[in-house]
Formats: sequence, C-alpha cells, structure tokens
Amino acid sequence: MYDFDDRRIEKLQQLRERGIAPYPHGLHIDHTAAEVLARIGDRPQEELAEDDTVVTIAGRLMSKREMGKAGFARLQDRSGRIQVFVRKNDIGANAFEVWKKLDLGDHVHVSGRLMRTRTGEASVQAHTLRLAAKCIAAMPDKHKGVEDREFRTRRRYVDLFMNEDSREVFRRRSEVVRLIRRFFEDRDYIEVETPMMHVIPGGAAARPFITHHNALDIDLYLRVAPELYLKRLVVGGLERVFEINRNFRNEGISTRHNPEFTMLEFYQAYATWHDLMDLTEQLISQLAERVCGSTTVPFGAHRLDLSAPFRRASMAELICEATGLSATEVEDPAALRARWLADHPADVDEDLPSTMDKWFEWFFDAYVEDSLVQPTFVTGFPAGISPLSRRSDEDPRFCERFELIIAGTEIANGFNELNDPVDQAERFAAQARARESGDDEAMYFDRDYIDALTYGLPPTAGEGIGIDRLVMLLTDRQSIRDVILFPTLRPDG
RNA sequence: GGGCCUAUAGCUCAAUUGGCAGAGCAUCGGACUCUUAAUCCGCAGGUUCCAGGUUCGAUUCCUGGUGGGCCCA
Repeated sequence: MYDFDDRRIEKLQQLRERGIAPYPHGLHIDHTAAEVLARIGDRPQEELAEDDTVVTIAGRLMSKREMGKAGFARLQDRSGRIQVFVRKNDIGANAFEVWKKLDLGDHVHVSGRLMRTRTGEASVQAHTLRLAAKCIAAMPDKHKGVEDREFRTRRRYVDLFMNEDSREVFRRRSEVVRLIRRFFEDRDYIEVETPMMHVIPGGAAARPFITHHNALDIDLYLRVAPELYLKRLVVGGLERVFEINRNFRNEGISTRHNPEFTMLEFYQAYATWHDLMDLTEQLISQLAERVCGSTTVPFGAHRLDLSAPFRRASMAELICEATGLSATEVEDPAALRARWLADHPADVDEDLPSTMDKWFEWFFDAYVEDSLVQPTFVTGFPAGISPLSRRSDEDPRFCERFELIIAGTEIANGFNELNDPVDQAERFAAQARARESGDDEAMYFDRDYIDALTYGLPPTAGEGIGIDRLVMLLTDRQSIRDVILFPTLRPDG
C-alpha cells in the first residue's frame, strides 16, 4: 500500500508510548514569526527582559542546535523564520524530552517571551513547547536545499518550504491576479465564468482534449478558449466582461506551453482594438510597478522596459525589417516562397503555404517573433489567419487585430470582434473546409454562436492575455513550469 | 517528432585508463545551559534509473528502454 520508513514509524510509536501525540489538534497561535520580529524591533535585551509579553507561534523546524540542557531552533511559518531559545529550566523536563526528540521538518508550537541573544539575534525564549505535527520524511539538505528540477516540480510542497524564491514566485502570481481583478472591476467590468466543457470547441486554433459525459452519452471538449461564450454575454447586454480561468490545449509541452494554462479574456462593447492596446499598456506597466516595484524588470539576459507606450508595428513592416524584403515583395506569395526556399532549401518538397496570409504566419514565426524583446504590438494580421476578427475597412485583406510580443513570446492577442453574422458564417465555413482537408487545428462551424450574432453583437473589442507567461516576465522565470504550481508531468514510474 | 545533456545514499555531490562505491548535510547513539552551515566522539546508510551486451572484472564502454533538462521543428 505504502512503504513507510520503518524507523520513522517506530519513532511515532515511541512518542505515543510517552504520551506525546504526534498529530494533536486544537493548537492556536497569536503571532507570526514576522510579527514577533516586529514587536522586538531594535529594542535591547535589557528592555526586553522587563517586557512580560508572551507570544505563541508555530512553524516548521528548519534547524536545531542542541547544547546539553539548552538549544536553539529555527521555526519557519508563512511570514518567515524566527529563532527559539530552549532551556530545560524554562520548559520543564517533560517538554525537554519532546525537544530532544524533534526532527527537522517537524511542526512545533511554542509560547514564550521576547528576548535577544548575546550575539543580538531577536528570539523567543520558550516556556512551553509542543510537537504540532510530526514529519516522518527525510528532509533535503538544510544548506543546499533541493536543486533537482524534477523533484521540485513533482513535490512542489517541498520546493515551497525549502525555497524562499519559489514561494516568492507564487506570491507574485497571486498578486498579479488580484491586481488584474481590481483593474477590471475599477473599469466597470464584471467577472464571469463560462463553460469549461464545450460541445463544440472554439475560440482558438488548437487541438482540444476530449472527454465523455455518461448520462448524456456525448463527447465533450475541454475548452481551448472562452471567447465565443464571452461574446454571447456581450450580445446579452453585459457589455464589459472578463474571465480568468483555465484553457486546455492538446499540444506539446515546452518551456512556454503547459496543456492547461490560465488565460485572462476580456470584452468591452463600444471599445476599439486601439483602446485595448492603450488599456493593455496601462495594465502591464501598473502590474510591473506594483509587483516588481519598477517598470523596468530583469528577464534572463535582458532588461524589459514595460513602461507605456509600447512600440506598434505591422507584420508586413516587421517582416520587411527582418528580411530586407520590399513592401511589394512581402505581399507577393511567389516572392515569399522564393525567399523561404533560398533560406530553407531542405523545404523544397514540403507542403508550403500558397497564400500571403499563411506566409505571413510562417515568416513572422521564423524571422520576427524571437527578435522582439521589448514590448511590441504587432498589427496588420491577415484576415485568413484571424477567423474571429473584424476586417479592416481600409484594406479588407487585413484585420483590426494585434498581438503583444514581449521577450520573443506572445503575451496578448486582441482585436475588434467580427460581429457580422454573415461574414462570420463564411469564415467558419472556410475553417471547416480547412479542417476537412486535414488541418486539425482549424475551427468547427458553430451554429449556436452564429445564432447569437444574428441578435446583434454591438461593436466590441476583446483580448486574451496569458497569465502564466505574464507571470514569467514579472518573476524572471524562463520556464512556464516554474510559475505553475503543479504543471503537467509524465506519471512517475 | 529530431538533436544534445542527464540519472550514484533521504538531500547536495565525488569516484583517475574499466580495478574493493566515497564525502558533507540529514538520520541513529553519546557529550555539552547563548548557538549562527554550532562543536566533539561513535554507528549506520547503496537494485550506481531499468533490461540486455562486451569484459577476468562495468558507476565507467556498447545497444535498447524509462524519467527529467535544454535546443530545434
């Protein structure tokens, strides 16, 4: 069933025989470690000796030094660490037996007075000490901690109590999400929750996970995006909605991809994609300021300047810039193909794009995306690769759409929503044809969504922001697995 | 999917050309009533990821597999 360490189990038994409960309940505390340190402040020992304040704290035993009938412990709680000074005379013979049996990793409950040691360290002088919960696992090296990436990811709880910087990542992540909620609530948005299980997966070009509902006897798809439901809500008059929730995409795993990831999506009626770019700049620069304390943040070898405004440039411009192609060549599929084959001779027999739309995607991914380190709004997306986006009135080959690239990675994607039901039906039909000819990332024809559009979606702009990737930027982590508490891993043999 | 790297004690890491598998921390026993990676004495701890192969002999070399990391698509 489970292979416990025999010696540790025996230890539990010995404790019980001495009348010491290894897993008691009903213990309370009145201070955190940080609160005790604040109470002590810089007061000298002489002053503390006259203060008869008693504090009760608890934490995980991270180090223990024994000196005969006295000793020092370092307890860690959610606020930090604090030293506890233990003397047999102070806590009594019985509690001192408990003290001697304590192992690193045990949860310990202590009451005592404030003190400062001879070397000046603020401490708690214990007068009562109890075992709060026994640790029967072997702790990692107390100095070196756990380095092994796999161990840290699989046993995230160990990573968290051993590594302060790991705790910091997830504190920041929580703060990011909290600030985002406040940001949108302040702008009169409401937070909503839409289905995670879809009858027809839609809203993004991605392969879905399939599951089955027994009572209805139908297959359901885990959502790849909430987009189509959020726009139904705008049709319903909610006008400003946002959702922060999980999306699921059945794709490879990499330092930038986890099969389930967290997305912010928001939609605002009577806003334009330009409004959303302004809003996004504000949001990201505010987050950097409040979470990192500065709009300039370190990221790997780079320093990212997240202060508004961000650069804005069209795909065509950026491709020309990166490849040296002219403004006419970049719109010519034959010229694009020739250039591609010149750079990628091995692709001569490959199934290469035939349209400018697809070529833009290929060229952008190959020549441009990685080089965009500082925040850049990329505009001028071809309509063919943007099936939910409104066409530009000036040039209907393109859409009113942008992507925000930072550190070579897509962080956000927004556009004026296509609200013409006839155009949307045609785009769905084109996607469905692509799907039939083998593109399993192409979208399905969603009749129910067209129904919604026939009632009239007001002019609306919407956007999605990848929370995990944003947190990577704000915590200087190079792998998405470092900002997701429990990322997807192969089961451990 | 392809390439490279990697797996040794609970943790962090060694092991010479292929020659008895080791250290620090943790654990276990002992000493010590102000320590700061406390100190001192002693004990114990191994399917060297798995399965094969080469060899008198494999942690080391070869083949395959599994987990993980990085890069590419």
